[in-house]
Parts: sequence; C-alpha cells; structure tokens
Amino acid sequence: MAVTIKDVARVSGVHVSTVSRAFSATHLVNADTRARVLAAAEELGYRPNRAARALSTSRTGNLGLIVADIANPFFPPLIKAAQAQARARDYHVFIADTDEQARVEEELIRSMAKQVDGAVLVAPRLTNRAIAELAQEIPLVVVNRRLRGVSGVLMDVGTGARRAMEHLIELGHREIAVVGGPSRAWTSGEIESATEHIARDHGILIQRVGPNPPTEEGGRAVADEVVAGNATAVLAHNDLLAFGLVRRATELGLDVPGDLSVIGVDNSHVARYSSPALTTVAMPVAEAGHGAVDLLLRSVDAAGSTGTVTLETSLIVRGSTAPPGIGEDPR
Amino acid sequence: MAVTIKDVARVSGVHVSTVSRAFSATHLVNADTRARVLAAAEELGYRPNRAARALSTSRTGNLGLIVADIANPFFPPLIKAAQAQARARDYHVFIADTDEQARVEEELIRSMAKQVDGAVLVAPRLTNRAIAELAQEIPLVVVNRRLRGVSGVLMDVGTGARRAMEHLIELGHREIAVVGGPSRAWTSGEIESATEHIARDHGILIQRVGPNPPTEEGGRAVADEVVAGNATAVLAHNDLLAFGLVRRATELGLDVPGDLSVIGVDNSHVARYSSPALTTVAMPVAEAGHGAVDLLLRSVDAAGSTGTVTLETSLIVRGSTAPPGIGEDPR
DNA sequence: GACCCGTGTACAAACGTTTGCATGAACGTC
DNA sequence: GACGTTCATGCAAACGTTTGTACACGGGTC
Repeated sequence: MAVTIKDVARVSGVHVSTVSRAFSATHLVNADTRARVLAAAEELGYRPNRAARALSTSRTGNLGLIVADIANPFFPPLIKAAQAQARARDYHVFIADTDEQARVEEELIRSMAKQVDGAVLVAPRLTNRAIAELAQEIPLVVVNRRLRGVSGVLMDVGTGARRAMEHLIELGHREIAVVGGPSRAWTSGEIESATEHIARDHGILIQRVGPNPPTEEGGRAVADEVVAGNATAVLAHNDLLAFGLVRRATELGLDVPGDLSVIGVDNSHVARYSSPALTTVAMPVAEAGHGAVDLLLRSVDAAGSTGTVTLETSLIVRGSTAPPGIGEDPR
Repeated sequence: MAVTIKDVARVSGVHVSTVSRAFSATHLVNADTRARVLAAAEELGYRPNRAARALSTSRTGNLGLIVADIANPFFPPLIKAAQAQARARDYHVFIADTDEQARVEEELIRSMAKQVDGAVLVAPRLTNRAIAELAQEIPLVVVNRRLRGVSGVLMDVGTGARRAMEHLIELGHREIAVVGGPSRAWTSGEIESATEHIARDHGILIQRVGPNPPTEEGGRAVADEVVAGNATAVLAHNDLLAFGLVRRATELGLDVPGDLSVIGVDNSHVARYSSPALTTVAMPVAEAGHGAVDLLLRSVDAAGSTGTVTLETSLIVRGSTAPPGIGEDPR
C-alpha cells in the first residue's frame, strides 16, 4: 500500500540498508548513490514509517506535554511554543490534559511513557516523590517545580511577587491580602515566602487567603473574605483569580482600583482584556515552553543529564492598582 | 530493558501469542489462562509497545489535531474536548499549530499522516481541493468547512449571524457594518450570505469591511473605516476582532454600546472578560471537538464512511449592544 | 605480485507485536 | 470406538526500519 524503503530500494537499484543510510548516515554512502536514492524517494513520495523506526531504534521522535487544563489561558502560549520548538527539531508532540487531577496526571504519563522519548510536565500537581519516580522511567522536564535530579524550567515568580509588593507599598498600601492558589503548586510556595520576606522588611501586614482553585470562580469565592478584612490591596495567585475577585468586589460596590488594588500573575489574555486592565506579573510562558523542549531533548540525547533554567518575570503595571482610597474605608 | 510480551509469556508459562490474545482477542483464550496472563502482566508492569503494535496492525492509536493558532482563545476548549474524547477511546492526540499558514498546514498533515490513524482539521486555511486530496490518503474530519466526501463538523454560524442581526434590528439599527475574517474561512462565507439575506428581508443597509486577520490587531485596524461610515452597529467575524474594534473605537471617543453596538462571534474568554462584556454568537466549541473525534474514529473503523454534523449556535446578549444613540451622530 | 587498507555496498538479524494456520485435547454422536 | 467439532494454544511469518558484520573492489606500498 504505502511506499516503503523497499520500493525506494527497488527503484534506485540498491539494497534497503543503503536507502536507510542515505537518510540517516549520509557519510557512509557514496554521493552519487545517495543522490539517486533521494531522487527515487522523492519521486515515490516516500516518508519513513516512524513506528518501524521507533521499534528498531527505540526512539519514537515524540514528546509528551502534560498540562493541568488546556483551556486555562496560562497554558496555550506555552503549548504553542513547545510545539513549535519540537517541530523545529523534527519531533511531534502529544498533548494531554489532566483536569487538575494528580491521579490522571500519573496515569497519563505512564500510558505515554512507551511512546514518547520524554515528557514535559507543566505545573504538575503530583507529589515530588511521584515525579522523581517517574523520572527514573522516562526523561522528564518539569516547568515550575524544583526537584533534585530532575530537569526544570522555573519562572522566577518570587521576584515577580516582590516587585508587585514593592509596587503596592510605594503606592502607600500597608495591609495586603495574598490570595493563594492550589496548595501543590510550586509557585504558591514561592509567592508565599517572597511576600513573607518583603512584609517583614517593610513592616506591613499580610492577610493570607487560600488555598484556592486557580479559576475565576475561585476568585469570586474568596472576594467576600478579602473585602471583610482590612487589606487595601490584593496579590492574587493568577490572573483568573484576580479577575474573579475584581468582578465580585465590583458587585459588592467597591471600586477597583479606587477602593481595592488588585494584582494578578501570568499576564494572560485575561489581564489585557479585562477592565480595568490588570496589573500583573508577566510570566515568560513562551520561553518556558521553548526552553523545556530544549532541555528535554538534551537529556534525551545524553541520558541522565539534567539542568535547571530560571527565567525572569516582570511586573506590568496597568489599571488595577492605585494608591489606597483617601479618607474612610467605605465598608 | 523494558518489559515486553515475552517476559509476560515466560512468567505466565504460555506462548507470546496467547499473551497477545489475552489482551486483544479475549474470547479466544481460556478464562483461567487469561487471568494468569493478566496477573503476570500486572505484576511486571507490562505496557504494550504501541510502535510494535502499529507496525503489525498499521493502526497507530494516534490522532492528529491541526489548528491555526493554539493561542487563539477559540481553539483551546476545542482541543481540550477532543483530547478528552480521544483518551476515552484510548487514542492519543498529536497537536500541531500552523501559524495560520496553508503551506505549513499541508506539510504538517503529510508529516503526520504515517503516524496517525486520522486527523482533525479545525478551520483549515487550505483550499477545498487540497483538503480533498489529503482526504484520499488519510481519514480526515474538518471542522467548519463543508466539503463533499469529507466528514465535517459544522457550527451553524449562519443562523447565529441571523440572530445577531435580528437583535440589532430589533434594537433599531438600520445600517450595520459586517467585519469579515480571513477570506479562506468557511464561516466568513456563511456570515456573508446570512447577513445578505437578512438585510434584504428587513431593508437595512450593510457595510462590508474586510477580509481581516482574526486578531485584536485586525479589529483595531478596521475600526477607523467602520467609524468613518454610517453604521451604528457592527457584527465582527470573531471576538478578538470585535474586541480590538471596541478598544480602538473607545480611543476615538465613541461609547460602546452608546454610540456603536458591537457583536462578536465565538463566545471566548475575551467576550466574557472584556468590558463591556461582548454580545456574541456562542460557538459550540467543546461539542465540536468531541464530535469531530467521534466522527473521525467512525471513519477510521469503517473506511470510507463519512458524515456531517451540524451544531447549533446561540446569541448571548451582554453589554456591548444597545439601541442606536439618540440624536445626532457625534462624529 | 602479494599484501593491506579504505570505501561502498549487501546481507541478515533484531526490535515487539499480531494473526493465519496447524496442532492437539476434550467431547459428543452415531 | 471411529469420526467430526469445538476450543485453546503454539508456531512462525510479517510489519518497516536500523545496524553490526561480511564482502568486493580499487589503489597504494613494499
């Protein structure tokens, strides 16, 4: 049916092994022969069968990319960049969505393991221990999780959170609510300790709220608690939470940023499109996708090599932050 | 290295073919034997090697999903649904992003063809002819494109556009700008003819603008032209265009919806998160992803069978539409 | 002219499955 | 008790590659 290496061999009058080498070990075959083979391949429209190659070499040419929720606007730019980089290196990428469930995540990796050369785990929900175990079986790169012995791409959200806090402090805020995300997320811990430090250094108060699901609903749900407190500003775990919070606070009659300043994290669409546009900590998402694939392919080629890359974040000031309201708190 | 069917055979004391059948042709093996095999497989942590299976059966268990731009908020919910449905049927999905380029699209399909059992093309940019050719080589399902002999999932955007126009007409608008998307998109044609009809039936004027890239930038770029015309309302090809248009119109000093009503299409995040929230034609994106995979698997199982599914759209009225401004046009 | 070397090619085994065919056991029928 | 059926299993070929090894040839060295 489909055209195979044998057809190419027949047409070009050489043995299949020569055809194979004409593609993969070019220096082992005479230039003229190679040209002839390539011409025949072209003419027949030959495409190597990757399954067969995989069987023979135990390299599939595929990568896995596992994310918590494709529809969460944080992920698509990362997926896009990872896919583009993989394609540039002639790899294909499988995508899988765990629906935020650790169990699904593990099962997914296991079921992929045999048919990929490695996998990228973005913001995994699994325990460190489970990840470490999986890393024994298959090259892994984790994004936004620090793990000994496992390659990682980290976005320096701690510094970003610090900048965000400094921005609020400069504006005059003295009590700030920090709205946490999922407890398993590495970024949660980073933000927590960064805010801890800065609060101590500047002698301001922090009201911690959470953990919360990283969704608009999560933001709406915590809004009441935040509003009931004395904080005049909020740093939320991500843009979706921040957005939900802004919406609910507005419904409760507060003005953002007049009565309450809000900062998100991610710089997703949401931050740009909402109104007021969100001040947010920009995450280098595309770079992370790109870098994760690079790192992964490196450890695929040189088994056992691991590395960690840290990417910088930056604060993007938009319309959702302002000095605390003048005069009495209207609440 | 990895555990294979042979190991399972050895441990359970049967021939490899029996192991194979214990998994794939269960009725051909004695229940007790099967239990023994399964137990051994479980104990060893056996996972079938899909590449080997693919080689033998020429079924890969993989599907391809090809979209124009993963980061365009229209696609992620579709991708998510498609992936979930594929997984439920024990298929894995490759994802690829064409960057809106027809050439890349074709090359991508070709390079995937050998390693997938079929592919879903979402809102392809290729010509009908090219798609029809590809469909000869590999089972294909196209989303939002009507093509003889090729399975398709269509979202009835024509009816949606009609509803949108009726909504505007009821509000009192008599001249409406219709801002088109990419010329190759099937939805563009649907919207065009639907709006054509309804304009004739109700005796209102239409100002056509475009084609335009389906992005925020595209929306900003056409805003001036729209504003310069006499239209009091706009139906844009998608939410991103609508959003860009609203932004730019606002910068030009117009009030939305006071001076200009705007309707988008997609009901993406953007429509919900922007301010004013966009009135939009909701596309059944998740259903489309789900349905496309179903349809695809059907034609994978029964070669040559094709079908078309049409999904309904609906108008979601939010804050970006209102009766035309009272009194003189401020422009 | 015997020898060696390097270059280019062919041969064949191996990768892990599936599957058509052959074999054999158990059982019922007459 | 010979025969046909059915059921369960084993055997071996096949899928399309890659790759270690063997072979053939031509040219250089002594």
